[in-house]
Amino acid sequence: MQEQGKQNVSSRNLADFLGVNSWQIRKDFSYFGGFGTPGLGYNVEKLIKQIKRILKLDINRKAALVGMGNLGSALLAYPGFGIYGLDIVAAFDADPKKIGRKVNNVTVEDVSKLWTLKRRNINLGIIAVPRDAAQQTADALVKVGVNGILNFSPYRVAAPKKVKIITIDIAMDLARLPYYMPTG
Amino acid sequence: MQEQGKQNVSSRNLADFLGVNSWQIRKDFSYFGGFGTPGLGYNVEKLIKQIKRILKLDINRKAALVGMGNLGSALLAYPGFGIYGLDIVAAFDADPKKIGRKVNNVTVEDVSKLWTLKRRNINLGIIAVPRDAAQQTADALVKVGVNGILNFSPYRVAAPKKVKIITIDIAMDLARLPYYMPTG
DNA sequence: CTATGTGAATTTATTCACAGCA
DNA sequence: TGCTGTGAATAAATTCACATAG
Repeated sequence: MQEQGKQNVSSRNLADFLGVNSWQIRKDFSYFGGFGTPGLGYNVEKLIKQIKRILKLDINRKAALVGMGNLGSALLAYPGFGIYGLDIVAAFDADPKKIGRKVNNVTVEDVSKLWTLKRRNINLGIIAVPRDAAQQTADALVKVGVNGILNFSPYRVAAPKKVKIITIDIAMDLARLPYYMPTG
Repeated sequence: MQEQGKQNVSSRNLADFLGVNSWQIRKDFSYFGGFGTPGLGYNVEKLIKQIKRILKLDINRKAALVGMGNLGSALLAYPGFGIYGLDIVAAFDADPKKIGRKVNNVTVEDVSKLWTLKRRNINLGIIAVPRDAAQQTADALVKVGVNGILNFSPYRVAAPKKVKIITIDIAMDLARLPYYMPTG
């Protein structure tokens, strides 16, 4: 809506867009303090700021990607991390053939250089390595002090409780579809 | 647990593994009929069958992938769709250089051949094309009769209500992490 | 007249506690 | 003794209805 130059948006607008009721929108927002204007709705720019604050996306974060296979390459080229305050600023791989390649202004480094993350102030890690290398990659990321790991490997990696892990199992996402489909 | 040869599993076991309480497990299962044995727990094989039935993953489904860029290639090579009864049996791209390539026993076809899906009984579509081509790909998939679309492009594609769409925004997944991280 | 914000009512989900089966 | 399944109790989320602000 901001891209479309809209100044204000009502709870009804948002509700229709998301497929929920308008009072759900208003009630949810109200838990974080009223940031709307009766008769007008919500100021789009202000609303975006508030939601970013609530979701803690108002400070920029640097992320390191490990694994430059197809998935890793796709992630590095993926547009749209920026609007969430996220920036993939480093990429690593174990394959010498891939090291030195430059994608999206990021040069692929040898995975043995992972220790440099600490001094580079990078505290988000993305795992895009094969299943067998997932746990050791997680261990290495934890060792250099990341606080959060996004795991794309189909393996449930373990880490200390202080490190938040989110695992994306692409197969499981696809598996959600049959539930809504006719039996045919 | 099946891989580990375990015969039975208790609600407590499952709860610990998932980080929830044992009574949540039991209550949830109970809504679909009791399939445990007091004193023993749940038979692993039977439990898997029941969950597959509940989630409608007990019939095999064929999926077609559109877009053989990095993400598409990663998806086609991704292991583990099988356990959910899903099989990517066709892949399409618009780039002549990619057509004819064979990955994971699937030969990449020209996207103009998408119309063949109907007679091939494929009713799941996966969109892994650039943002600008997402909607037209969705339209084409709907036209050939798919009932479900998994959309990996960072664009909210529209389709008739009878077609279920699940959009995976990888940036949004990564954006979930900062919430759990210290402000530092 | 339009649209927010919120108490109150309602519905839904979670937690507890324990009877009963293997 | 170990563990399920489930009514009852508790807690939480959703929905309603409307006073109130622009």
